[in-house]
Amino acid sequence: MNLSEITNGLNDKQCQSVTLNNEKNALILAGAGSGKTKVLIHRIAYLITQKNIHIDAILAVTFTNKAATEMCERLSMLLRRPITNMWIGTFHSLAHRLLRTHYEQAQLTSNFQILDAQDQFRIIKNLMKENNIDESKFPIKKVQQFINNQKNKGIRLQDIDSSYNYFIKKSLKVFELYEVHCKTNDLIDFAELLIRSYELLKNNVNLLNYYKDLFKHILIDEFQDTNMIQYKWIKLMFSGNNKVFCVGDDDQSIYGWRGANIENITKLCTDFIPIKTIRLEQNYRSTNNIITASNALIAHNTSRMGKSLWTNASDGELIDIYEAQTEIDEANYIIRSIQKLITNGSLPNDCAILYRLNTQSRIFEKELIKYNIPYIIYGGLKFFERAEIKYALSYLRLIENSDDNLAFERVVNFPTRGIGNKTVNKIRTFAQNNHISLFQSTIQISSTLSTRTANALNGFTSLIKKMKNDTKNLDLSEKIVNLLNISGLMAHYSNDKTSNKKENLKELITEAKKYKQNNNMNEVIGFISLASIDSDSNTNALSNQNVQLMTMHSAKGLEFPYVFLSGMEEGLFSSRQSKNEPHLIDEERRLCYVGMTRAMKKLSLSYSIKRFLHGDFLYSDPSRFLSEIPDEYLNRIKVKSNIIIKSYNNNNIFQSITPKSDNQLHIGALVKHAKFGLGTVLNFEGQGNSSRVQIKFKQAGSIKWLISSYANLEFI
DNA sequence: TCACAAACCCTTTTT
DNA sequence: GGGTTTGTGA
Repeated sequence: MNLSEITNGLNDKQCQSVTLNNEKNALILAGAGSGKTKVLIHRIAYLITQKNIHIDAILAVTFTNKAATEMCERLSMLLRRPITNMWIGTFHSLAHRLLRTHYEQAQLTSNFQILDAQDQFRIIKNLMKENNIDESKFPIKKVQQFINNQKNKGIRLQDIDSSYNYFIKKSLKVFELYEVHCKTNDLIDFAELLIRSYELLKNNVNLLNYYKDLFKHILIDEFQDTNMIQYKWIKLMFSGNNKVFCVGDDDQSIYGWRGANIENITKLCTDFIPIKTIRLEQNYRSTNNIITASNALIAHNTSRMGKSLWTNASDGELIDIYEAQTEIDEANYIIRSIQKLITNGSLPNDCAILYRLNTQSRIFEKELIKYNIPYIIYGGLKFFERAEIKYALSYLRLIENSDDNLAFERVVNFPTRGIGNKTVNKIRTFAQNNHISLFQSTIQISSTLSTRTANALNGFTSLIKKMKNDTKNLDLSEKIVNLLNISGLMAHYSNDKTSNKKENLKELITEAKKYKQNNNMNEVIGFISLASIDSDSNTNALSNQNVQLMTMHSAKGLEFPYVFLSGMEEGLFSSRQSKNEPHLIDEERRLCYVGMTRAMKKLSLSYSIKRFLHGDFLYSDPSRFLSEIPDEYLNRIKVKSNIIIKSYNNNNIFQSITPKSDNQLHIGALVKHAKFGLGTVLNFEGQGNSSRVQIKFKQAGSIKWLISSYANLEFI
């Protein structure tokens, strides 16, 4: 393959990044929509085909598992050959791979389990209960966060100074209990994956040297969202003989709350000398209005690395700002706008509704159903986090390893089989006292209990044994089919016509069929681990026909022709908890920037004066971010109502919407508007209720797009 | 022990 | 508003 095939279609800066020589490390500051994924993929292809780097010598880190899969697919298209077993994935999944491969040196057994956030929460909760730590004084979430924060900084329990305040002291106590629990049960939480694999390498020089030598090139996407332990991990892997290639955008750092450390970008420039910084600033995604408005917004942040997007695209339409009376009104406005777009030939999946909180999706869902528009909601409860899936996987885990206590607790009485809390408590105590698993404890204890209870317990243990036996020689998906039937899970859910739990279980079978292990990992263990780490496999075959609903966080990296940013209110976006914290407000602003720059053709913002949220009515001011976007890019829309609404900013001119009037539309027509005065029609599009008119008003020379059916225009 | 109801709690974003 | 815990009767 020759060079031109790889550099073809790249702009100067992209090309420069892709073909950077081997002398230097690289930091690619890539703005939104500047083609950074393309650069990464072409860079890998360049290294392989032009520099004879073996694919195994490349370590590529992505932000999500989905991104890794996509990159693999695109790379294999570019190289015209299948890519298998490449070292590509999230930090977590790469760390996982290392730990599975070298589990002994990491002081683990071969079937260690990964705890997701839910499991971790339950364990902490139980430990606190057992040790009489009052959860009203020490909220479990806070304690959980404390533990994860430490690990994400690479700090171990023994490194923490215990002479702190009361909360920290108590948290340390829980931390200690938790660590012991995880160790004895062979459990690894998300943060532990990172810190443990870091220590694995750090403490095994031979191993470290092997990987340092193996990975000639380390490429990292979304570098602005790396946390401290991840940074240490990269630094450890860096030998000076290999090279790092980091792509990121400090303006899109939105995971600070999860330990992401935006300073890592600046640290990179001093720790990885010599390093070449290249800025990708040409945007290929959005209209000029969207870009300049977004630039204006993000300019309000201090301490940026400095970067300014530009585009060759035309101005495009103005950015709509809709002022809603209530959240229902807001949803209704957005859904009607989408319906108009669809009637005018757009596809539902061209439209995305973005929001700050997952809970906001409910109201949109309601309206979409009302208007019979297909939609898909991303996020919220992930597929593998659903209760029915967790039950099924717990049975699978018990078949694989009967001593899995978490799995045991989840399904011992589900579907209900007469083993209540009292009995389980006895099992727990006996297990603790004798240092055995809950499953073993059950077997030993049953004869000492009443016949009824003993029967129930024996029923359960023999059920698991039977499953184990029956499924011994079956492959993964057949195992799952089998356990769903024997356990009674399928039967339990088949009576439930109101939910799609049964469909979800069937979907699990499909997922299992699709699953191929990509290294020498045990199939069942691999699948279970995948279920913990790769939570976003809720992709739906029909998703390209659906309006897309998701949080702004999960929209990162995506693009849509029509984007609706909803709930632009102080206290919601920016969020209440970031108030008075300048660095948190900055992160909210970056989130807003991310949201805005998702839009290709048209961006619509909206806020509501009154909103029902968390069971209460909220009256909020419009988001501060709205006033940070210069008025010249905005088209303010508000419903004309009998209620007089105070304008929050005297400079704002509101476009009024009133019910439909006659129209005699043609280009050049002279019109009169109640607020803007006389103007000429420059252009119009759409028909009937959905048509929009572009008018040049004499007053102030402004040009505006108005919805003709609402604009109350007088034709002269 | 179970099933249902009432009371009670929280309330950001996710690998 | 909804998930979870607690209380009640069967």
